[in-house]
Amino acid sequence: MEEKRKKKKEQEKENRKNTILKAARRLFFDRGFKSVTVDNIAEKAEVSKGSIYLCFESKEEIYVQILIADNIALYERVKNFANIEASASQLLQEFARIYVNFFMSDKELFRILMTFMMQTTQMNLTEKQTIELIKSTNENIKIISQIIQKGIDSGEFRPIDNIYQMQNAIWGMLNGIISLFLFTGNPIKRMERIHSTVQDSLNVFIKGLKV
Amino acid sequence: MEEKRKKKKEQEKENRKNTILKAARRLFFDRGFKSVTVDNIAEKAEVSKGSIYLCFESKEEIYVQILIADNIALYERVKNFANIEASASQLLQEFARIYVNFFMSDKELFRILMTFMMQTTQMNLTEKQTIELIKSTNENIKIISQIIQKGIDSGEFRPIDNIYQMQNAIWGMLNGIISLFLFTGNPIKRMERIHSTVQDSLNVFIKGLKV
DNA sequence: TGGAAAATATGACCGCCGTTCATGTTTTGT
DNA sequence: ACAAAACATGAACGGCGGTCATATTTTCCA
Repeated sequence: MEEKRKKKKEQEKENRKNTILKAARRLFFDRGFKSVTVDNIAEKAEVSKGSIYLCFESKEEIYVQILIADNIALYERVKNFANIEASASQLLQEFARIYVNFFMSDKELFRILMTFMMQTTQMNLTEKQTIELIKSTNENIKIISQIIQKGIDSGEFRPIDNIYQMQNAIWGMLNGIISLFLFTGNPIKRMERIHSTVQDSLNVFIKGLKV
Repeated sequence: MEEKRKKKKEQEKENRKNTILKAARRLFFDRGFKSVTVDNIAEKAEVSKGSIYLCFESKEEIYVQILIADNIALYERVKNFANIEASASQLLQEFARIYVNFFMSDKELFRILMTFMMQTTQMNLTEKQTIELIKSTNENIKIISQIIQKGIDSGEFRPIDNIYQMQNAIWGMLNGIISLFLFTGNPIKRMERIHSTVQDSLNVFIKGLKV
């Protein structure tokens, strides 16, 4: 009885949180992080400003929750990659394709992810929130080293001393290329160019990994 | 006579600007972009807040000017790289080493450069300021394709259809790796790990470029 | 050289926005 | 049914980027 009540309460709180997150997501992805105010979110979510601060500690935390949820959603799509029947090269290419599509699917998602990565210490985040964000990111990065390992095991790649370095290099290359095109590239041809640059440079890298 | 006066005036204005930039640079690099206020800069530079806005249009412009100056300073160090007597592989490695050292020399420099790159549209920048920042960045990136071209000409690298893609890939890889370590890496071992990851992954990439 | 006019410097003030908190409202437990 | 606890609300606060009326300096001509 008392237990049930508590459960229900928590459920309601969770719903409230999700309502706010959903409203915030929409606003952030339309207009970017900076130009959305907490009042905007409150209005859109049809709750009071104060209530938002009962669910979240800061505007930044709202965004971090969105990023973490997205990291997890991506992870769901790639977690079994290393077990798929295909060459490691193909898997890396496919991973890259999905990664780019995923983080470019919303106009501002990648921009803000990267900004948060660069500014974690400046944001009003608790240690816990930061760690959770890093952890959810790492889960995804790890898939890359699983694929590389698979390639080594099958003899497709030569043995490599430090798989982590290669994992970091590939992940860095993906993010770096996306960043560069977001910064300098023509918005119209952007997606196409990101994909072809990622694909071609990954091929060069893969060639370097082979025996 | 009248001409001389005007020159002197401009000179003084330039000095004033530099005084402000110097003070701002110090503060930004100590404490990051967000936590430095325009009042802080005014105090440190020993000018009034209003004067700052006579020289710069916004807080962001102050930082952009610093970034552009740094881009130019880096360019001075690498502009003749493609003419140096060395293999393209060695030149790429050396470029990467200098690039990493340069942008990691001040605690916050890279962080804020990347943030600006991601958020150019959100910043209170005029079109002109944005273009100037992109241009100064591109100057540096171009060096990479010059080195690659040299490698192709000398037969060290195989012929490549799209040099720009490779240039972007390498530059992306550098920035991506730095970003990743700034985000997730242990600050103590950071520099060492960035350098070794950059070096090793560049070697893999170079291997992929060779005949 | 004096003194008006133009140019420049100043910091009090404005408006915006993230965050808090006193107050009102609902839920809980008896 | 009612007190107490939990929760929701939006007015008010404080910090900061940016502005503008005022003060100060420079210019320039009589």
